[in-house]
Amino acid sequence: MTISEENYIKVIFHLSHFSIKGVSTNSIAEMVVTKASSVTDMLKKLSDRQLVSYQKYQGVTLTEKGFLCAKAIVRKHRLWEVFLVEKLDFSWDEVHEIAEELEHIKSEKLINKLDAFLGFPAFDPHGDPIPDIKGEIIKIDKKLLSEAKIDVEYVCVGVKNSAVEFLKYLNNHTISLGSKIKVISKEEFDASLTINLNSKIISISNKIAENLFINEQ
Amino acid sequence: MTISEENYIKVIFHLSHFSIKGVSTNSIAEMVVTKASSVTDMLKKLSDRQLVSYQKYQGVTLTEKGFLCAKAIVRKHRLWEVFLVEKLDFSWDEVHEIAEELEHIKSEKLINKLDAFLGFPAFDPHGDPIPDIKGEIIKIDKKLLSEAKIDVEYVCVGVKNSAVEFLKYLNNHTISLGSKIKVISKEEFDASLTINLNSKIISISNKIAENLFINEQ
DNA sequence: AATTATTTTTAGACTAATCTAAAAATTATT
DNA sequence: AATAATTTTTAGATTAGTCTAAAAATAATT
Repeated sequence: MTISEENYIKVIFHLSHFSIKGVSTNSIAEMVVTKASSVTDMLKKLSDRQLVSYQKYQGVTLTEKGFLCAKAIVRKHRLWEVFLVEKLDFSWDEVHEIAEELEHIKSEKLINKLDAFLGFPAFDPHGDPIPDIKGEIIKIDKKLLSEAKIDVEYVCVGVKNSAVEFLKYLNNHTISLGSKIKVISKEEFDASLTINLNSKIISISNKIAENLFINEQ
Repeated sequence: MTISEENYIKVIFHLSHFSIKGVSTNSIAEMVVTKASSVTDMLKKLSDRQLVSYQKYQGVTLTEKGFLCAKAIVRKHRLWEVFLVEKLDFSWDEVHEIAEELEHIKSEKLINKLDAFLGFPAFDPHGDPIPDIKGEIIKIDKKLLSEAKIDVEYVCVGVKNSAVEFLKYLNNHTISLGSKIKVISKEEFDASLTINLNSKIISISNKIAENLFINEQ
C-alpha cells in the first residue's frame, strides 16, 4: 500500500465514527486536503483493492479488510506517539505531526517490538485507545465534560480534539490526562463552567468542556 | 526533498568514497535499482536544486549543500539502526532495511532527541561512524583483516559490506564488533586465514577477510 | 413537484518518477 | 587514428496522484 492509500483509509476510518451511512466524498477531501475529484479517483482504486465498498454518489464504508488495515495504521500512529512522549520527552501537542510520518513505516516486527518496548500501552498521550496486535480496541466508558453532573468527582481521560492550539491551552491551564475535575457551577448564558481542577478553582468555556473526555471516580 | 531525491543524494555520497572523479550514471543506476536514463533525469533535477554539480557525460559530485544533506540522511539512518539494535533488540542483520525507511522521517527535533536518548553514539551497529548534529564524522584508523600482520592482536571495528548474508555468516561464527582477532597463518594458494578469534582457532576465506575492518590493540 | 443549490463524478490535463529505444558522446581496442 | 564497445543522454511513453472545468446526480427549497 502507498502512503496516499493509507492516508485515505485512515481518514475514512476516523470519519466513519461520525456517520451511520457511508462517508462522503467531500468530508474525505477536507480531511486529506485535496479536491473531491481526487477522492473519487482514489475511492475507485481502493474499491478495486477491496479495501472499501463504494457506490457512486453514496459514499464509502470500509470492508473488513480495510477496517483491519485502518486499525493497523492507527495502532502504529498511537504507539509512535507514546514513544515520542514517554521516551523522547516530547510534549503531547508536538507528536501528532511526526507520528503522521512514522505510521507509514512498513515493518510489522518493528511495531510489535516497539509495543513491547513501551510495555504494551493501552492508550496514547491523548487518551485514545491503541489497537492491539489483532486489531482489538478497548472501549472505555467516557463522556464529555460539558455533560458532567455538578459536584461529582471526575478524571480527565482524553481529548476529543487533538489540535495543537487546544493542547497548548490545556498545558497552560495544567489540564492533563489524570487531572481531577469537579464541576462547581455552570453559567446559563454561555454554558461556561467553574470547575475544581486538582484543588484549584478555574473557569473554562463551553468549547473547552465539549472537547474534554472525563470518567467517574 | 522527496524520498527519491534523498535516496539519490545518499547513493552519490556513498559512491563518491570509491572514486576521485565524478560518480558515474551507471553506478548510481545500479545502487538505486533503476535505469541510467532515469538517473540522468534525476541528476538534472538535483543540479537545478544545487545539490550536485553535474557535467553531461562526466558524472556528478555533491555540492557543499548536497554533502550536508547526505550526511544528515546518513546520520538519521545510523541513529535509527542504533535504536533498533540497542532498544528494540533487533540483530544487526535486520536493521538496514527498516532504517532505509526511517531515514526519511523529516523532523530535525526528532533525530536530535533520539540522539540524546541513545547517549550520542559515535558508531552504528556495523561500526560505521555517525555524523554529529553539525555533520562532523569521526575518522578512525582502520584496515582490512586481509591486510593484517601475522601474530598481532587486533579488534574488529566494522564491516565493509553490510549484506544480510555476510552479517549472518559473522553471527554464525561469533564474530562481532569488539571481537579480538590474531592472524596465525595465511595460505599462499587462496589467501585464506587461520585466526585466533576470542581464543578460538578458526579458518576464514579471503573474501571474509576483505570485508572486515580491524584496528590494533 | 418543480426549481435551485449542493455534491459527486467524468473528462482531460499536469507533474514526478519511471521506462524503452534510439542517438550521441566517451572510452577501449585494434 | 580509425573502428568497435560501452556509457550516457535524449525523445517519447507510462503510471500514480493530483488538478480544473463541465456534466450528472442528489438534496434542499420554494
